[in-house]
Amino acid sequence: MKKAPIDAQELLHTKGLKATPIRLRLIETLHESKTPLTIEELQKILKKKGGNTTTLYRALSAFVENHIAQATPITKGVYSYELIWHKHHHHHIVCGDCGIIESIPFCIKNIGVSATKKSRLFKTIQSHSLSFFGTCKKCTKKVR
Amino acid sequence: MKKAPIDAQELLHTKGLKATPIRLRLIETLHESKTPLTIEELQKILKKKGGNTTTLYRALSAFVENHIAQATPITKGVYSYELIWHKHHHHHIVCGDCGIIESIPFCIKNIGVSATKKSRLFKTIQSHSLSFFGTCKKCTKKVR
DNA sequence: GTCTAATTGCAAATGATTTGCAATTGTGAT
DNA sequence: ATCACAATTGCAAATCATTTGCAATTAGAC
Repeated sequence: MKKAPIDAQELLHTKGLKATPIRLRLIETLHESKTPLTIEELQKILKKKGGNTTTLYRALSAFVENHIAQATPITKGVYSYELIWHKHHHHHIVCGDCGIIESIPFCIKNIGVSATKKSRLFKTIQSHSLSFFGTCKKCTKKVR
Repeated sequence: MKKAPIDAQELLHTKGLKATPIRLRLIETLHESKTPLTIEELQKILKKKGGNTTTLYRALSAFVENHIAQATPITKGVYSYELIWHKHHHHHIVCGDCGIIESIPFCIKNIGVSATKKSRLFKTIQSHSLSFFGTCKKCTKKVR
């Protein structure tokens, strides 16, 4: 089941970016994905349609700079990308086996605020990132 | 103020690793540090004493494999290392300006458990990682 | 349609991390 | 204390993801 369509073109124009086919495709891919995607996964999806690695990297960093998408560090060398512009702040569960990433819809900002009160070095917090690591249902079923 | 000394030698032997000077120094450095350290910081500290980059990497991955230390992804391309074997589970606050990392001593495992109940893809969680990003007191004082 | 700056795609550069291998060292056995 | 051997080290070279330079292409404003 697809999500509601986005006007990716307008989104890009709002940010002063040109609406090129690659960027439109990328935004649609991220929007339609049920889970945040890693660069590797995006490569796989976009390569089929003639995507170029350099362009993917450049598009993603343009998105991050312009607050269209956000990159979350997941594990050593792996970051997940997802659209940010319409989202409710949330966190992730990552499967240690297949690497699939699911978003979880609550936020723990209040915990951060109380953490700073006890901190020796910090007084304010701007943001936070939380990931849980487990095994997804599909991988749980696999025979080892 | 230093923490209580560790028997780093015994720790290594327990794990079947040889107690070489570099590894002993590394464990002591990590143990005495008030904050988790990045590879870059460890390099700086160990270089003074003739540390080799390759060896540092190899020692750290031996530590991680043998559950002596853990690596936490902080931001794109940056991981913090800290001893795990004696620690109470905890989380981090990272300064976006100077990168210093402080540990915060509470845990949110219970939140993870309730998160899985609502998850579409996951049933169990093995671990989690949480970082807050802010500005440390020292950097707050700096004039921009 | 024309013009211009932004964007693309390739090849080459970079930079962190890893690997091969010969030399060295820690450790358990003697 | 010495020996023998596997583990570890350090260097140089290899690898891998990511970034950059630059000429060619393209989106968007006129």
